[in-house]
Amino acid sequence: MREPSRRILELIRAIPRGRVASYGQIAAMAGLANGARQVARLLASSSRAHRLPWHRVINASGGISLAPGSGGELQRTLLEREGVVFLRGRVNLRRYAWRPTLAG
DNA sequence: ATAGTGACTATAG
DNA sequence: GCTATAGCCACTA
Repeated sequence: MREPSRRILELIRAIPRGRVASYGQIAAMAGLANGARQVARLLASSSRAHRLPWHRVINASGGISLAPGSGGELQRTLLEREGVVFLRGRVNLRRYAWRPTLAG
């Protein structure tokens, strides 16, 4: 596994409960300027193996990109279980986006 | 090497 | 705010 991938996994592991981060945000924090798809790819290939809070990673619009039949419904359920509220299929990023520099 | 694909995203209309 | 388009990058055939 390459270095950027490890950074990505660490970052995802660092997302607090009840918070979300976008694919692009994780990529940028890991040092990848245009690595959103890479983040998604990594999750698709190794979310199961790494005991990761994969459900806290959503798209830049605040919605779930994962297909409903492939775990998308589970993702929403897991987030709602943490207190994240969905409105018209999206979450309010202003409210739930993970800001590492600020407190939890 | 080339082309197709996807858990993305920024931009334009 | 929604749809269409064009970049993007790793992976696969």
